[in-house]
Amino acid sequence: MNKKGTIKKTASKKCRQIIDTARNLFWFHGLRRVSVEEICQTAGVSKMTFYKYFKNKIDLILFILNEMFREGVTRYKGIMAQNVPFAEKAKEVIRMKLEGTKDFSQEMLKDLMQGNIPEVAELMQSMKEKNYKLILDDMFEAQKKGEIRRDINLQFIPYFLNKMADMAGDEQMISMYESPQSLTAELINFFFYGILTEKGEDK
Amino acid sequence: MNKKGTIKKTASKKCRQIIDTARNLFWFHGLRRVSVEEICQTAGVSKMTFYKYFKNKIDLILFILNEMFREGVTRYKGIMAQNVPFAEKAKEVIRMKLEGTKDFSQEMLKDLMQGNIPEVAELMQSMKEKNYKLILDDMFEAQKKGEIRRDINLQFIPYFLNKMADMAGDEQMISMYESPQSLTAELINFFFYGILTEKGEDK
DNA sequence: TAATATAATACAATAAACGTATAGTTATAG
DNA sequence: CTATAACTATACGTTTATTGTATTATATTA
Repeated sequence: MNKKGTIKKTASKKCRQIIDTARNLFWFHGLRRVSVEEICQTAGVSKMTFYKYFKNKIDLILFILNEMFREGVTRYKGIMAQNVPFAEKAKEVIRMKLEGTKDFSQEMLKDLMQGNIPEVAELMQSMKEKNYKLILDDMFEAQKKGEIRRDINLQFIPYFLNKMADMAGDEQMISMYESPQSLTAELINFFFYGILTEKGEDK
Repeated sequence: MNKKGTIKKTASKKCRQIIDTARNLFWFHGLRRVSVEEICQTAGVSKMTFYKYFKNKIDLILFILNEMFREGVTRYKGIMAQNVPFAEKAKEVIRMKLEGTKDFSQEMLKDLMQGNIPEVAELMQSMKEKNYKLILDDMFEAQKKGEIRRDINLQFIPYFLNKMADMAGDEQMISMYESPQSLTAELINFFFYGILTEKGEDK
């Protein structure tokens, strides 16, 4: 342990195993249905090792979520740093957001959203806000450069991105399309061109 | 309750709700991860009502499995009673078997097979045997009529059908094909024609 | 109305999961 | 080699979840 009472969690092999195993189990079964013991057994790790690295299950969950969030931000920045037209970058970002949600099982989403675990709900909230600001800044730049309509309220964009992610995960919505990919495409096109044909480029 | 200490379980609406809800939950999360309380809550039914109709969770599971088995037999007999060429009926039966397995979640299969719950393991065993005999009889008839090679050991057929069902659920196998359907088709063709081109009809 | 089905709640009994203590076993760096 | 850290195994007390029942009350229905 260091001065702050935490441990460098990525240092050990076993710790990585715990994290990866848990990520998998949570992914498929959500948070509630997976116990610490199950994680340990599946990871082939003693319970003591678990509690060496994590205070408890929630601590582990928060760590995993933070990690995923960091990955997301990295990917986002990677895309935005590319030297390609704004519209292309934006498309990639949207695709990332939409398909990122699809990754989780329905169960995971439930456990994540329904404020059943306050710590998790808080973290999710703060992640959303940070994400929101990150995107807002980039949109501000893009608008200055004339890449986005002047008359649109910028705050609408990160807000709508989140809504889109919800839609991409909504069973009812998915069932209206022949594949999740075609729904993704629909949402992207809608985001850029609205519903009017004149503005559209493809088709 | 009747003389034997059981109840006609299909009589009541609520009971149906319990059964259907449980079937859904088990389907997605397997047996272990689903509790009686969760079933009741999801079904909108009081716990007392549950215990009126079922001794416990296992009792419910067994009932559901029996029901599914009965459905399977009915479907099987329905197919075999059709007045079409043997090969066609056989294809349909195989398709039914293969796609029936795919219905379950991986979790459900695990709980079903791994003899974690002895009663369930027993039931599964006895179902397999009954199924086995059922098919064997039909194959015997078919062989008498000259619809199946004389020199094949009939016992091999129901045995191999079960193996095929396993294969159709095997992740490794599935990943080798572009879709589960194409794997199904492959297995069916293999079953009828082996690997030699001369015997094959299509392609 | 009498009988039946169901709900709501509280409750004791049981089981599962949690988190810690202890002791012993690899690994590994000095 | 040895001291230290990483880890395992297991047992254990505690807490929480689940089970199954008892009781009382309320709709439904024959």
